[in-house]
Amino acid sequence: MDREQRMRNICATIKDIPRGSVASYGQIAEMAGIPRGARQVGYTLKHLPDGHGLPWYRVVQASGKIAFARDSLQYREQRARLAGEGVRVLNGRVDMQKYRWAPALDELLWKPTPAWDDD
DNA sequence: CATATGACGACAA
DNA sequence: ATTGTCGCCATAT
Repeated sequence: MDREQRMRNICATIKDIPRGSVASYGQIAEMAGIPRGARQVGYTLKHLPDGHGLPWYRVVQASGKIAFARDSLQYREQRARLAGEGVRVLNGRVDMQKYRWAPALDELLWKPTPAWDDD
């Protein structure tokens, strides 16, 4: 898998994070088919061209902590954007138990597929 | 080829 | 809860 492919997968995955939820760098990496690629996700996000339109602010550390320094502009913007869609950020972190993106669960709740009912 | 760098993560004190 | 260490891995120098 080359650089281009990785970047596309990462972006595609981030683009799918639903409003009101967040995902960790490692989670995105894994979902994008890049185990242990958390740092690659961070690298990709950092070097995205302006106007990419990706919901970058829905990506936080596995602990729920926002990756930017508390005094940075980026931190403030991320917090504001998350708050804007109902994601509570307390002391620089979101409650992962509550907001972590669980794709499989989303499907079950919003678009039940009989695929897993039996076999 | 050798080192340094990170929007990371898991774990031990 | 915090902090430090170490592992990880694509890029940059």
